[in-house]
Amino acid sequence: MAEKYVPGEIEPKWQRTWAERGLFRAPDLPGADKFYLLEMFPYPSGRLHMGHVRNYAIGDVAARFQRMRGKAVLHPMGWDAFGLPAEQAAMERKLDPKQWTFDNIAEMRRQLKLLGLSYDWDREFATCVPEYYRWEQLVFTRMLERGLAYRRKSLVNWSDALQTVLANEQVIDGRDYKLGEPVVQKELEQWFFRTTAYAERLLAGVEALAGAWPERVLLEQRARIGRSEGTEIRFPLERPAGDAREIVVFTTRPDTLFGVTFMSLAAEHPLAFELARGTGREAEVRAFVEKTRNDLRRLRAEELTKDGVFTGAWCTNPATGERVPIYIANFVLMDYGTGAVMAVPAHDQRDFEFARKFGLPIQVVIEPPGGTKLDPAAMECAYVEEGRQVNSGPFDGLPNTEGMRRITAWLAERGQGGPTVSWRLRDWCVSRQRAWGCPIPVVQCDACGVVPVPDDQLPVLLPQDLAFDVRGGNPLARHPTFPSTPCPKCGGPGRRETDTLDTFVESSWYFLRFCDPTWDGGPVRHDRVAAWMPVDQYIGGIEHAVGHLMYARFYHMVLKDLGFLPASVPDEPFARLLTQGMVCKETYFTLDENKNPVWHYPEEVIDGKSKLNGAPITVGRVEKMSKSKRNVVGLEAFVERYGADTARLFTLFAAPPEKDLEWRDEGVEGCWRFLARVWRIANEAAGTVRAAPDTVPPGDLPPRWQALRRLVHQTTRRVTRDIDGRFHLNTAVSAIMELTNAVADAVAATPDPARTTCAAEPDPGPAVLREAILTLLRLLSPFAPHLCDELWQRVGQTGTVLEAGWPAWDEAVAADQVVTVAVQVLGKLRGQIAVPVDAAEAQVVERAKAEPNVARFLEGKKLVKTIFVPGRLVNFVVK
RNA sequence: GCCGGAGUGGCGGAACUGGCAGACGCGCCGGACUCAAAAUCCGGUGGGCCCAAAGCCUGUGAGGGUUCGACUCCCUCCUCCGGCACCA
Repeated sequence: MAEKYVPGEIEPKWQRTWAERGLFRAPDLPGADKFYLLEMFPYPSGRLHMGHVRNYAIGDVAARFQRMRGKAVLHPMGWDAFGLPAEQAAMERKLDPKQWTFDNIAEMRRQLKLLGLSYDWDREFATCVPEYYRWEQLVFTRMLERGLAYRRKSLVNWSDALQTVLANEQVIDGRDYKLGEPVVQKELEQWFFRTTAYAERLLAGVEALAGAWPERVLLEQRARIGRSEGTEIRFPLERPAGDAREIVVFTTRPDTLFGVTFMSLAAEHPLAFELARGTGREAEVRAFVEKTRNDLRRLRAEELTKDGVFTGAWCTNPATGERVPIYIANFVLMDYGTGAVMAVPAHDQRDFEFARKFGLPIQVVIEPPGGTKLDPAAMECAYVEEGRQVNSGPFDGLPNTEGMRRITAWLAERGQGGPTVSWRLRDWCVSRQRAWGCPIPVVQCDACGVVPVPDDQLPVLLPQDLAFDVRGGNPLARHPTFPSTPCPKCGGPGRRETDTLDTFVESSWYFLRFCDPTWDGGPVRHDRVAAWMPVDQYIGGIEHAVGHLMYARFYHMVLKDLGFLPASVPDEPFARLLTQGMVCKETYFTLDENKNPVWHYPEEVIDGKSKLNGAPITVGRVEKMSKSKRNVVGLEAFVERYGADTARLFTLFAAPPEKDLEWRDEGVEGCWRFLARVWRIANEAAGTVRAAPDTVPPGDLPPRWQALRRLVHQTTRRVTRDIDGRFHLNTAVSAIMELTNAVADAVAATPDPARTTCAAEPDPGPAVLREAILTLLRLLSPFAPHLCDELWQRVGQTGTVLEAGWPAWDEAVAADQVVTVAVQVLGKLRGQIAVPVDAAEAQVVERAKAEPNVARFLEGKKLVKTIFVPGRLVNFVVK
């Protein structure tokens, strides 16, 4: 009896061996056969969860696979180490954020190493070290010079509880993502990156990535960029407001220009107060603007009814010359288009509602097809469909689609507007009022204004002695010495910027830094980056579909334009993207007196009752693993019990990578059993494999062995194709399981050579079995590398499976000789026949007709047509 | 509201480009081994008709269509999931 499969014994041993032999070290300068595989690097929270395991297991299969195929693979790991949790820990538990972060990194690294992932650990770095963030500061100053970074007052999501500005995605229902405290709109001086300047290029990139990135991500990015073709129209003001003599609007419906009955401006529109001046309506306008600005963002979209106020000012419709009253309206957004909208109540639902509320006229200019007349007084909603122009002067009678073009051209001719493109994309606000981040390298000087910190004074180091004990505010701003510094230009007193950069900036270029993480001649080393970029395969969570993936694409383009990257690097940093699904698990709960769920760990459920309070347990939904839902599976306990190979295999087998995965203990058991089975089979066959010749004898094999050999080659082909590019890892595992089943049968039927007395004639069996088992170990090794290396050694091979390389298949061996052809009559299956793969059509049809059950259905019928699909089926169409 | 995606056995999921639906795994049922259990091994397993077998019928969310043939293509509808959401 062979010894038991004990992963706890073999896994550490092989991890040590791999490390000693430096198997995962990437070359500095690879050739053309390079493969850069990257998983999104983690925030060092201190705990590795199953979502990480899944992400990295998927990546590791690809990395090992490519390596075995002879590619030079770069597979690095690092830490997205700046961010709020460190600061939170500092405040709540009086810890040093740096210490806290590095302790977490040490812990997570230790856990990661339990999994046997093929990282080049020599390239590891954390983004919170000055050797990294100093380059971000340098780049910032260059962006400032080019106008790609700028400062302006802006309305931001301000969390009083967190004392910082939040990104829109960090605000959920008007509350912050972290504590759930209210978020308010506040006007602050903020730093921005000019992403809008790259809108066109970012969109072009999205189109170019079709097929290489998940369609869903591209869709979301396209929506975020929001390119919209329309018309710009200038409405002259009756009386100038300050310097302004006109109001410019953007519209996608220029065809409705003759139906404009009022004008709507956003509350934040710069002319809002100016227009009201001297009209006697100042107070009313001011009150409305204040109220609207202070409304929560959430309320603006969902719960607000149309509201507004007349400014007292008028402009002129450039098409009709009619007077148009100017309103401030709560539904007009300042950061889209021009912040001013020409209102056509007859043909826009929002304008319609507004007009009804304020008793403004409704002028129909598009009539529905079929000659029905629209009566403004009787309309219940705006008519937004296509139709014919009416009341539109020279354009009457035209289809409105034609009207759009003609009116736009007409305006352009008269200098009153013209075609334009509007974008939804906004500039990226990169300011954070936090201390644990990359300091923004500028100094404010009363005399010189905003002055970038000169290169020779970089980096601006984060002070080591930040005081986090006082809740609220930015510790950097409160630091005794940090904020005060001489102006680099005039030497006079200056104030150092105390905002830090959004942590999305660090994650926007870390993949470049991995190409040479210790380079001190600039952010990246040109020749290394030229050799490794782009990332051939990027893998991470769908939650970064727009945020990180948009920022990184933008920043990469900026670095290229600023000359920090060689020109040969393509615009797009990530050639292929895989977004993996979440790891979920069943939940259990009871209800408390307020009918709120009380979540239970599985071990707190006994016979359907709660161990805590005896109440009956409800089996809840399958939800993303989270501590709060108590449906997490601890990594370390798991590895201790089943080993890393089972953890890896299960996360890869239970679902396709891009779909959500439901964690089931029975499924885990199944994977464990499979690996234990491979262990037994290989151990049992070890003697045979060691003794067998290393090539299969030429010539015909007995059918049983030929079948096994064919399956070996077919499986190699299947697994290769499943992994390569397609990432059908679950079906790759299925194929390996099938091969294992066949090998198990063969092993059972093969006597141990040690106990066999000299055979009468040479038996090809051992050689075929040897090929089968060695191939099986090679195919399985990216999924369960420890087990395979151990068995590789036990069956008499030297070195590691990784070094042995990926198996090739022989198409001739893989080719089926005999195929089963389905025989149908009128599309219904009536029989199956086995025929040689190259059998002629006539022959196959003959055999098919002769099949008794088929003949039964053909009898007495007239054969109308015979469909023949070689190697697949014959279908008789009868009457 | 708009834009996507997905609905296949008891469960997770397979099925190339329109060609034998349900691979592989889990679960379940039966058997072997065992004093017994665990582990392991062997067999069965969409539903129905039939004593049984052979065979037949039926079956991929619902309804229709195209086709010799549809999980796959087209139309209508239902459900679930995701994204955007006053974008002028």
